[in-house]
Amino acid sequence: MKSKQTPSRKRPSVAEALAQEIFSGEYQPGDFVPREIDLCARFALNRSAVRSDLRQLVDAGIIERISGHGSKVREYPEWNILDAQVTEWMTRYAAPNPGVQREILAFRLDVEPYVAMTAAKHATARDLVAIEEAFNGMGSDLDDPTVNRDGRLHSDYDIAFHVAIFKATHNIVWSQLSHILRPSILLLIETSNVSASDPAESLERHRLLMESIRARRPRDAFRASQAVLAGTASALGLEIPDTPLGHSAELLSET
Amino acid sequence: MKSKQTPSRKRPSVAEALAQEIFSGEYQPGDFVPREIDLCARFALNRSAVRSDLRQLVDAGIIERISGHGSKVREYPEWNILDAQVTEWMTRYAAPNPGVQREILAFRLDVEPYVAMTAAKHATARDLVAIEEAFNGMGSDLDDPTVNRDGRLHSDYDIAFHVAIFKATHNIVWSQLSHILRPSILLLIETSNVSASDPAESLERHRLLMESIRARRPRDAFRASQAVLAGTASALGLEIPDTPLGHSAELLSET
DNA sequence: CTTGTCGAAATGTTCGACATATGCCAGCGT
DNA sequence: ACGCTGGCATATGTCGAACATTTCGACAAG
Repeated sequence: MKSKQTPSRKRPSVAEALAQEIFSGEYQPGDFVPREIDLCARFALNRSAVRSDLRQLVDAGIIERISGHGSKVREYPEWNILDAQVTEWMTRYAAPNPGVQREILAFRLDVEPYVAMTAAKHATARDLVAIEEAFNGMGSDLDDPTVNRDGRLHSDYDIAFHVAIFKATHNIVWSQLSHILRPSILLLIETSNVSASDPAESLERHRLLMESIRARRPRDAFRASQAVLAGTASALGLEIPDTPLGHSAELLSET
Repeated sequence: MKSKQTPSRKRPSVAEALAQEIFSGEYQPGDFVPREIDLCARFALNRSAVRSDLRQLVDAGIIERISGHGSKVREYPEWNILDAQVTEWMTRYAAPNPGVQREILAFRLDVEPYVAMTAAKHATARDLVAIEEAFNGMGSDLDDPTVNRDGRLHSDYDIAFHVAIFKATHNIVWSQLSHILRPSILLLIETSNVSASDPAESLERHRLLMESIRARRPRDAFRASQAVLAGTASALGLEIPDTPLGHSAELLSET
């Protein structure tokens, strides 16, 4: 009885620990993670449990199992970055290579204005509630930039705001794609600390976006979303040059 | 020796069989699939192997395991339709409910013109080779609409054409999203048989799209892609009414 | 009618053993 | 000396049985 204090405790997650080590770069593409037996010893688990967790990493596209040889970390482009579990690990342990993060940001700059446009056409009252709650959470901690009164981080509300807009499209593809926003938004906040540099201005941009969706004005929502993205991107020092659709504002501005 | 002809045969995939039954509607959301023991008996496998395959369905978001109760089929919106394995099952066994297919099509109508636009800016020579090979495959079987000389289906070339354009964006998110095209394209072909109705016209639209990308004319590529989509959609009898960005052609036509 | 307890049923975990695939290298033949 | 072949070591894949934990329902006491 002395070995374990609470015997009915959740078992340690091998996938979680391995993911942290892989995402932090301890194991790089081409490397082999420890073999099953060693993982069993390290986490005091059985091979079945270890193999179950390794299966999760396989489904995420992170490792590749070679019978009789070992488990190899796959190349970054082969990771399923559309998998919700993978994006969650990216938010928690940062992306292993900055190139992936840049491409995700480029994707955001491409699509978010159009997502906002679609949301402005399809948003229901319930969607507006979710958007507004997230917005209020963003504005309620201007003094304390770290933790809100609810214990939620400012970045959580920021993410919730953008995710709510994706879900407001009422399209399953856009809704599930919203997972990919998390690592990108977190990176922007941690790197540039937008809210600390000029929180009021950023908040005002978000408010305009929210109001455009509420008023069902798709084109205004398009432009407002571009303004939000431009604000955060410029705070990062990015030029938005690599984003082919980023400057499609010229197409809209002529209407 | 009589029990198994080739002892090194691949074991039957429980995930594959269960996926077929679930996608065909034999098990619907809320239903419980057979318990592990029964699956072991049915496929002559061990619980470890069965549990490994069930884990795959869990990672795909298709089933939910309830300790001590059973494995329940989850609601359709909870399925990870961005997972490559899920989209493959959708192409093979058709989507369980038509709503999902419609929303995927709506997503395509939204983004494909912009993907073509981006591809026109970033495509390399190697990308053009892939696009052209797929195009040639599409045109080489106008007489026999079923199987090509290589044994590949017409739909395979059609899918390869659109996937190649997604990959030509050189963005990892767009590249991995290309998986979602497969069920949608296959549905369009099977339902309306576009190539049989007017193959030459459809092929000509694809050729224009390819040429626009080759010539690095993003706006032409945008319009050409819209034409391709409009052609296939109209052949289906769809009105493209539910696609908020579909008629953003008006934005481009004014430039 | 509510509540507490027991028990059946299914999933979760553990252990030990064997089967199979992969890579390396020594031994053999040419 | 070179190349092929065979076996050996290693690590993953599969198997079988047992025990632990969770869930739900039945039943009886309050």
